[in-house]
Amino acid sequence: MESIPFDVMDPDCPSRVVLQRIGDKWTPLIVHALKDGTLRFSELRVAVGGITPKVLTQTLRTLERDGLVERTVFAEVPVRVEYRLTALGESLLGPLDAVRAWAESHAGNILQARDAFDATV
Amino acid sequence: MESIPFDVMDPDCPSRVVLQRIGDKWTPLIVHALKDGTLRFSELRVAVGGITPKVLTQTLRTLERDGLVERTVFAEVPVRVEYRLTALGESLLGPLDAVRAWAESHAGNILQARDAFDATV
DNA sequence: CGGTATCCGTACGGATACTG
DNA sequence: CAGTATCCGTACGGATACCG
Repeated sequence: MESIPFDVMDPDCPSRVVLQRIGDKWTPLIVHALKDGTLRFSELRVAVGGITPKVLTQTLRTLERDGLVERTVFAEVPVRVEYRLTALGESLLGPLDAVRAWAESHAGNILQARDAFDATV
Repeated sequence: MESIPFDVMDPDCPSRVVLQRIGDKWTPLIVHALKDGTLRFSELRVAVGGITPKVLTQTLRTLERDGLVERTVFAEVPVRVEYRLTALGESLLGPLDAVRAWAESHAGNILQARDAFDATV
Protein backbone atom coordinates (compact mmCIF):
# COMPACT_ATOMS: atom_id res chain seq x y z
CA MET A 1 0.00 0.00 0.00
CA GLU A 2 1.09 3.53 -0.66
CA SER A 3 1.75 6.28 1.82
CA ILE A 4 -0.67 8.70 0.16
CA PRO A 5 -3.36 6.46 -1.31
CA PHE A 6 -5.94 9.16 -2.05
CA ASP A 7 -5.66 12.64 -3.51
CA VAL A 8 -8.69 14.83 -4.11
CA MET A 9 -6.78 16.86 -6.66
CA ASP A 10 -6.66 13.82 -8.91
CA PRO A 11 -9.82 13.77 -11.01
CA ASP A 12 -9.86 9.99 -11.07
CA CYS A 13 -9.42 9.53 -7.37
CA PRO A 14 -12.36 8.05 -5.45
CA SER A 15 -11.77 10.48 -2.60
CA ARG A 16 -13.12 13.21 -4.82
CA VAL A 17 -16.41 11.39 -5.11
CA VAL A 18 -16.44 11.07 -1.34
CA LEU A 19 -15.70 14.75 -0.94
CA GLN A 20 -18.67 15.64 -3.09
CA ARG A 21 -20.98 13.29 -1.27
CA ILE A 22 -20.24 14.80 2.12
CA GLY A 23 -20.39 18.24 0.59
CA ASP A 24 -23.83 17.82 -0.88
CA LYS A 25 -26.80 19.93 0.03
CA TRP A 26 -28.19 17.95 2.95
CA THR A 27 -25.48 15.65 4.27
CA PRO A 28 -23.81 18.19 6.56
CA LEU A 29 -27.15 19.19 8.04
CA ILE A 30 -28.29 15.62 8.66
CA VAL A 31 -24.99 14.58 10.20
CA HIS A 32 -25.09 17.63 12.41
CA ALA A 33 -28.65 16.86 13.44
CA LEU A 34 -27.59 13.38 14.53
CA LYS A 35 -24.61 14.52 16.55
CA ASP A 36 -26.38 14.16 19.90
CA GLY A 37 -27.70 10.68 19.29
CA THR A 38 -30.62 8.89 17.76
CA LEU A 39 -33.42 10.53 15.82
CA ARG A 40 -36.50 9.20 14.13
CA PHE A 41 -37.43 10.01 10.56
CA SER A 42 -39.99 12.63 11.50
CA GLU A 43 -37.67 14.16 14.04
CA LEU A 44 -35.00 14.49 11.40
CA ARG A 45 -37.51 16.13 9.13
CA VAL A 46 -38.11 18.80 11.73
CA ALA A 47 -34.46 19.10 12.77
CA VAL A 48 -33.37 19.65 9.19
CA GLY A 49 -35.70 22.43 8.17
CA GLY A 50 -36.96 22.52 4.62
CA ILE A 51 -36.15 19.01 3.49
CA THR A 52 -38.81 16.94 1.73
CA PRO A 53 -39.43 13.31 2.75
CA LYS A 54 -38.21 12.00 -0.57
CA VAL A 55 -34.91 13.81 -0.42
CA LEU A 56 -34.48 12.95 3.24
CA THR A 57 -34.93 9.28 2.41
CA GLN A 58 -32.55 9.51 -0.52
CA THR A 59 -29.84 11.18 1.51
CA LEU A 60 -30.27 8.81 4.44
CA ARG A 61 -29.98 5.81 2.13
CA THR A 62 -26.77 7.16 0.70
CA LEU A 63 -25.40 7.84 4.15
CA GLU A 64 -26.37 4.33 5.18
CA ARG A 65 -24.73 2.85 2.12
CA ASP A 66 -21.58 4.81 2.77
CA GLY A 67 -21.48 3.49 6.31
CA LEU A 68 -22.02 6.85 7.98
CA VAL A 69 -25.50 6.28 9.34
CA GLU A 70 -27.15 3.22 10.84
CA ARG A 71 -30.84 2.58 10.30
CA THR A 72 -32.80 0.51 12.77
CA VAL A 73 -36.39 -0.60 12.26
CA PHE A 74 -38.48 -1.56 15.25
CA ALA A 75 -41.34 -3.92 14.47
CA GLU A 76 -43.96 -2.03 16.39
CA VAL A 77 -47.32 -0.56 15.53
CA PRO A 78 -46.90 2.05 14.36
CA VAL A 79 -43.45 1.23 13.10
CA ARG A 80 -40.50 3.09 14.56
CA VAL A 81 -37.33 3.78 12.62
CA GLU A 82 -34.27 5.26 14.22
CA TYR A 83 -31.20 6.78 12.69
CA ARG A 84 -27.86 7.24 14.34
CA LEU A 85 -24.32 7.93 13.31
CA THR A 86 -21.90 5.05 13.01
CA ALA A 87 -18.35 5.37 14.31
CA LEU A 88 -17.36 6.45 10.83
CA GLY A 89 -20.15 9.00 10.79
CA GLU A 90 -19.07 10.36 14.16
CA SER A 91 -15.54 10.77 12.88
CA LEU A 92 -16.96 13.10 10.26
CA LEU A 93 -18.64 15.22 12.89
CA GLY A 94 -15.57 17.24 13.72
CA PRO A 95 -14.50 18.25 10.22
CA LEU A 96 -18.05 18.97 9.14
CA ASP A 97 -18.81 21.00 12.20
CA ALA A 98 -15.74 23.11 11.57
CA VAL A 99 -17.12 24.04 8.17
CA ARG A 100 -20.60 24.59 9.54
CA ALA A 101 -19.24 26.83 12.29
CA TRP A 102 -17.24 28.75 9.72
CA ALA A 103 -20.31 29.23 7.56
CA GLU A 104 -22.32 30.54 10.48
CA SER A 105 -19.65 32.88 11.77
CA HIS A 106 -18.60 34.23 8.36
CA ALA A 107 -21.94 34.38 6.60
CA GLY A 108 -22.09 38.04 7.47
CA ASN A 109 -18.73 38.78 5.88
CA ILE A 110 -19.71 36.98 2.72
CA LEU A 111 -23.03 38.73 2.38
CA GLN A 112 -21.17 41.98 2.87
CA ALA A 113 -18.55 41.08 0.29
CA ARG A 114 -21.29 40.27 -2.19
CA ASP A 115 -22.94 43.61 -1.73
CA ALA A 116 -19.63 45.37 -2.20
CA PHE A 117 -18.85 43.34 -5.30
CA ASP A 118 -22.27 43.83 -6.82
CA ALA A 119 -22.03 47.54 -6.18
CA THR A 120 -18.92 47.86 -8.31
CA VAL A 121 -20.41 45.81 -11.14
CA MET B 1 -27.16 42.25 17.27
CA GLU B 2 -28.05 38.77 18.41
CA SER B 3 -25.82 36.27 20.14
CA ILE B 4 -26.51 33.53 17.56
CA PRO B 5 -27.16 35.42 14.35
CA PHE B 6 -26.90 32.48 11.94
CA ASP B 7 -28.15 28.92 12.09
CA VAL B 8 -27.68 26.48 9.23
CA MET B 9 -30.57 24.38 10.46
CA ASP B 10 -32.94 27.22 9.68
CA PRO B 11 -34.01 26.88 6.04
CA ASP B 12 -34.28 30.64 5.68
CA CYS B 13 -30.90 31.44 7.15
CA PRO B 14 -28.31 32.89 4.77
CA SER B 15 -25.61 30.75 6.36
CA ARG B 16 -27.17 27.76 4.65
CA VAL B 17 -26.58 29.35 1.28
CA VAL B 18 -23.01 29.98 2.31
CA LEU B 19 -22.61 26.39 3.43
CA GLN B 20 -23.75 25.15 0.05
CA ARG B 21 -21.46 27.49 -1.83
CA ILE B 22 -18.36 26.32 -0.01
CA GLY B 23 -19.58 22.76 -0.31
CA ASP B 24 -20.00 22.83 -4.05
CA LYS B 25 -18.12 20.64 -6.45
CA TRP B 26 -15.05 22.76 -7.09
CA THR B 27 -14.72 25.33 -4.33
CA PRO B 28 -12.87 23.10 -1.85
CA LEU B 29 -10.41 22.03 -4.53
CA ILE B 30 -9.72 25.55 -5.73
CA VAL B 31 -9.27 26.91 -2.24
CA HIS B 32 -6.95 24.06 -1.44
CA ALA B 33 -4.98 24.68 -4.62
CA LEU B 34 -4.45 28.30 -3.58
CA LYS B 35 -3.31 27.50 -0.06
CA ASP B 36 0.36 28.05 -0.82
CA GLY B 37 -0.04 31.36 -2.55
CA THR B 38 -0.76 32.84 -5.92
CA LEU B 39 -1.70 30.89 -9.01
CA ARG B 40 -2.51 31.88 -12.56
CA PHE B 41 -5.58 30.74 -14.40
CA SER B 42 -3.79 28.05 -16.35
CA GLU B 43 -1.93 26.87 -13.28
CA LEU B 44 -5.21 26.49 -11.47
CA ARG B 45 -6.54 24.52 -14.37
CA VAL B 46 -3.73 22.05 -13.97
CA ALA B 47 -3.78 22.04 -10.18
CA VAL B 48 -7.47 21.27 -10.11
CA GLY B 49 -7.61 18.28 -12.39
CA GLY B 50 -10.62 17.80 -14.61
CA ILE B 51 -12.18 21.26 -14.43
CA THR B 52 -13.18 23.00 -17.66
CA PRO B 53 -12.27 26.65 -18.25
CA LYS B 54 -15.86 27.74 -18.15
CA VAL B 55 -16.58 26.16 -14.80
CA LEU B 56 -13.26 27.36 -13.42
CA THR B 57 -14.15 30.91 -14.41
CA GLN B 58 -17.62 30.58 -12.94
CA THR B 59 -16.35 29.26 -9.64
CA LEU B 60 -13.58 31.84 -9.40
CA ARG B 61 -16.07 34.64 -10.05
CA THR B 62 -18.28 33.40 -7.27
CA LEU B 63 -15.34 33.09 -4.93
CA GLU B 64 -14.28 36.59 -5.84
CA ARG B 65 -17.78 37.93 -5.29
CA ASP B 66 -17.95 36.22 -1.92
CA GLY B 67 -14.68 37.83 -0.91
CA LEU B 68 -12.73 34.59 -0.67
CA VAL B 69 -10.44 35.07 -3.65
CA GLU B 70 -8.70 38.13 -5.06
CA ARG B 71 -8.20 38.49 -8.77
CA THR B 72 -5.41 40.65 -10.12
CA VAL B 73 -4.92 41.49 -13.77
CA PHE B 74 -1.50 42.58 -14.99
CA ALA B 75 -1.58 44.70 -18.12
CA GLU B 76 1.13 42.85 -19.94
CA VAL B 77 1.35 41.13 -23.27
CA PRO B 78 0.29 38.45 -23.01
CA VAL B 79 -1.97 39.35 -20.13
CA ARG B 80 -1.31 37.78 -16.75
CA VAL B 81 -4.02 37.10 -14.22
CA GLU B 82 -3.29 35.94 -10.72
CA TYR B 83 -5.55 34.51 -8.10
CA ARG B 84 -4.92 34.37 -4.40
CA LEU B 85 -6.91 33.82 -1.25
CA THR B 86 -8.06 36.81 0.73
CA ALA B 87 -7.85 36.81 4.52
CA LEU B 88 -11.40 35.52 4.56
CA GLY B 89 -10.46 32.80 2.11
CA GLU B 90 -7.49 31.79 4.21
CA SER B 91 -9.70 31.49 7.25
CA LEU B 92 -11.65 28.88 5.32
CA LEU B 93 -8.52 26.88 4.64
CA GLY B 94 -8.48 25.12 8.00
CA PRO B 95 -12.09 23.91 8.09
CA LEU B 96 -12.05 22.88 4.45
CA ASP B 97 -8.77 21.08 4.77
CA ALA B 98 -10.16 19.10 7.68
CA VAL B 99 -12.95 17.82 5.46
CA ARG B 100 -10.58 17.17 2.58
CA ALA B 101 -8.22 15.26 4.84
CA TRP B 102 -11.14 13.25 6.19
CA ALA B 103 -12.27 12.42 2.67
CA GLU B 104 -8.82 11.23 1.70
CA SER B 105 -8.24 9.16 4.81
CA HIS B 106 -11.70 7.60 4.94
CA ALA B 107 -12.40 7.09 1.25
CA GLY B 108 -11.31 3.51 1.67
CA ASN B 109 -13.75 2.86 4.48
CA ILE B 110 -16.60 4.34 2.50
CA LEU B 111 -15.84 2.35 -0.62
CA GLN B 112 -15.71 -0.73 1.56
CA ALA B 113 -19.02 0.12 3.25
CA ARG B 114 -20.62 0.56 -0.15
CA ASP B 115 -19.50 -2.85 -1.32
CA ALA B 116 -20.80 -4.42 1.86
CA PHE B 117 -24.13 -2.60 1.55
CA ASP B 118 -24.55 -3.44 -2.11
CA ALA B 119 -23.78 -7.07 -1.38
CA THR B 120 -26.71 -7.35 1.02
CA VAL B 121 -29.10 -5.64 -1.38
C1' DC C 1 -2.94 33.78 -22.07
C1' DG C 2 -7.21 33.95 -20.16
C1' DG C 3 -10.93 33.68 -20.89
C1' DT C 4 -16.38 33.75 -23.57
C1' DA C 5 -20.02 31.87 -26.39
C1' DT C 6 -22.94 28.40 -27.45
C1' DC C 7 -25.21 24.26 -27.03
C1' DC C 8 -26.38 20.30 -24.59
C1' DG C 9 -27.76 16.47 -21.34
C1' DT C 10 -28.94 14.91 -16.94
C1' DA C 11 -29.19 14.46 -12.49
C1' DC C 12 -30.70 16.60 -8.66
C1' DG C 13 -33.98 18.45 -5.86
C1' DG C 14 -38.86 19.85 -5.24
C1' DA C 15 -44.17 19.41 -4.91
C1' DT C 16 -47.87 16.63 -4.36
C1' DA C 17 -50.35 12.64 -3.58
C1' DC C 18 -50.60 8.18 -2.03
C1' DT C 19 -49.50 3.57 0.84
C1' DG C 20 -48.02 -0.55 4.06
C1' DC D 1 -45.23 6.68 11.14
C1' DA D 2 -42.23 6.27 7.57
C1' DG D 3 -41.85 6.30 3.79
C1' DT D 4 -43.00 5.62 -2.13
C1' DA D 5 -44.68 7.03 -6.52
C1' DT D 6 -45.00 10.21 -9.95
C1' DC D 7 -44.12 14.15 -12.37
C1' DC D 8 -41.65 18.20 -13.14
C1' DG D 9 -38.34 22.13 -13.82
C1' DT D 10 -33.87 23.94 -13.83
C1' DA D 11 -29.62 24.73 -12.81
C1' DC D 12 -25.39 22.84 -12.99
C1' DG D 13 -21.66 21.09 -15.16
C1' DG D 14 -19.55 19.49 -19.52
C1' DA D 15 -17.74 19.73 -24.56
C1' DT D 16 -16.37 22.35 -28.13
C1' DA D 17 -15.23 26.29 -30.54
C1' DC D 18 -13.93 30.84 -30.74
C1' DC D 19 -12.11 35.75 -29.18
C1' DG D 20 -9.37 40.10 -27.28
